[in-house]
Amino acid sequence: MLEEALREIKRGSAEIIDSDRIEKLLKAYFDEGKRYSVKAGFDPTAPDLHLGHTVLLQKLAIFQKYGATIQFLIGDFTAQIGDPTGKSATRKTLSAVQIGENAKSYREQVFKILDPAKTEVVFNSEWINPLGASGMLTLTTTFNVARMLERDDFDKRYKSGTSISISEFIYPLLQGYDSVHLKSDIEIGGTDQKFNLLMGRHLQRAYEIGKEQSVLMMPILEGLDGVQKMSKSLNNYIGVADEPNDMFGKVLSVSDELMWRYYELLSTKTLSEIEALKNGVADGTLHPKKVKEDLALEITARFHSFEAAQSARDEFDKVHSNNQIPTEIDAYSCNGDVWIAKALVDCNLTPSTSQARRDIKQGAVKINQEKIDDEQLQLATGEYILQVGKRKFAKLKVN
RNA sequence: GGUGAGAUAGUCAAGUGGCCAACGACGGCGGACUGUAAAUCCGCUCCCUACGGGUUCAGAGGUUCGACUCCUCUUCUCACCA
Repeated sequence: MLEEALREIKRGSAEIIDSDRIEKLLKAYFDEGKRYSVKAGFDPTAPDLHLGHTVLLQKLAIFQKYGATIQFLIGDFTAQIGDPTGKSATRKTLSAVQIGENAKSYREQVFKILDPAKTEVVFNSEWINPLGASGMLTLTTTFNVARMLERDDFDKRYKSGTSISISEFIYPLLQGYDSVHLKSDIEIGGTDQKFNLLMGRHLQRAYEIGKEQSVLMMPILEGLDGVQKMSKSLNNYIGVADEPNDMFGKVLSVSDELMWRYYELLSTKTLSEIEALKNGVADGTLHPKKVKEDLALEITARFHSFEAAQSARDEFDKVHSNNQIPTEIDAYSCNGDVWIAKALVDCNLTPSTSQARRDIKQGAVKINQEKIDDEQLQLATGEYILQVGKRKFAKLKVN
């Protein structure tokens, strides 16, 4: 039982620091029913969760299964600084109202995966604000610039001549201080968070709270392009709130290589089951598309329902395999004869008439399934199905 | 605080008075081939009912028939020195 729990917890992880302690915590749970805490921090600027976030959430859910109380930390204070991890982006400061709304939307989405009874939602402004200037000063004396610059992000930016704000040095310190305040036993995060996660250990030692958290890092999930990490700003994400049809379609659009990555990090299938699928594809007994379809079904069903996932698959076959029109398309209407380029813009199929002309010239535009090549075409009264490329459809009624 | 360098389209990056709506690369979009996969090949990539017109090269002025290119100021960034 303990063995199995450990295996499940370690599955897919990229790196674990002080895994002996995790083992001890688990043992104490199994032997004496003693609970422990696992911390994970989230940024309230991005309440729209995508599958990248769920890698962590699913890991947290497994911890909950084995005696952990989750400290679900919403970094409302630290959001004012902006995590320097990865690219630097100017953050807009959020009002208390916005943060409240975002936190609410977090709850709705997160509890599709986590058990609310074993989760504490906390905000770090609660303890960071009372720190005051002197508390902050004490915090900064625990670390030095040279070590700060060892951090890969900072090092690269420093060497390449990109600016680093002093406040960004504060960010890891505050994240670490969260672990001091919460007395976390374990913290989990992405591998890109390594520096910040280790800061928790450093500060727990400096503040002598009598323990140092273990750290479990999960790999970063690649986005649909298979190269960059999944993120909303890169628009290569699958959102947990995406419609079933979108979700299914997006999973199916990933490359075969990336599919295995998604299986590893997102599927609840066991490692040996996944291995069997790989062998099947390798020796030709399984079609890779079928395997991908199963994954898409599993993921879609997780956030919607099994029925919704199945109808998404049927819809997909209908549109893409049989080249039919989707069941539901956005409908628009307008008056009088309309110039085709204008119509495409009005139906949000194209961002400008210039783009519309180009698309027509390139044979990307279809009206009622018929390819057109006349840029000057006027649409007379009637109903039309407009299509640009393979995926964009709209229904237009000309009065 | 001083000195020097720099800011070009989604990103990187050419252009140092007219040939510039601005080379190239990446990304993105479209087409062919497919399994809406990958790879490959081809085309497109500021806006406008368009063989023409309009707005762009950090911002504001100026010099010039003409400026992304020269000058002044402003904002921001980096390097070295303090």
